[in-house]
Amino acid sequence: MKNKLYDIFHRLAAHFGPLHWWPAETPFEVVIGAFLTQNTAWRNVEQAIANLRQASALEPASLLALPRGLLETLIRPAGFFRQKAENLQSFAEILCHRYGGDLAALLAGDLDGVRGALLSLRGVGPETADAILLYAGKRPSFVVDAYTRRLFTRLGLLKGSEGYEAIRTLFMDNLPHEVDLFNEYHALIVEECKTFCRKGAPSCPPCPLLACCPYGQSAVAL
DNA sequence: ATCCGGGAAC
DNA sequence: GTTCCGGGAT
Repeated sequence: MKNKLYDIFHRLAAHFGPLHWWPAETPFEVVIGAFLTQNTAWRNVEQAIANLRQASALEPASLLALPRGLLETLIRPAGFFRQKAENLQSFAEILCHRYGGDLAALLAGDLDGVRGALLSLRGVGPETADAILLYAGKRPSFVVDAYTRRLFTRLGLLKGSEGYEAIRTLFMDNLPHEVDLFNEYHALIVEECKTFCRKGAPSCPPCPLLACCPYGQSAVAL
């Protein structure tokens, strides 16, 4: 084992197999999903994206052209629909007007520079920025989310009080900056936390990380 | 009836 | 710490 983060990755990969995220047909669809899934279960995002597909609004220009009220209606299942509609059209407007609708152009260049530019956009916080960079831009920026914090706190590798950047730095300082590795690792963390390391009723006995998890061992011992 | 979602802005 | 919001699970 090169280090604990590798060890955990391999245990998860052995159990769940290759996941090949993100579930989307185009890079811009990844961006839409990244906004829509903010504090929202993916199941609800799928319905919203299906509505956008039905309305042929999964490209920057067509999304931007939708009347705000219609867009709000289409993405309603994903919750927070007013702010998400505003943020999505704000992003689409910048993409269309400053980059000619070319997402790859927006995501090209110095990684930290592009990340900073994304973070300056309305409705783009650190997780959304990293998800866009990694899954839409294939840039090696590790994605941290509530699942990551919960899982690694239970594993004893975090105290639980660390901020986003500190957690991202932990992963980026201890793993090679490879897009495929970051892609799979985040996807595996999400699957692990949906399946076993749930918030309310974790399922520790069958968890693939039980052998290296102090939380799970104490839970099983009860 | 409450809780929780692949957060972000204020 | 609050607000923004819907939909399935408990």
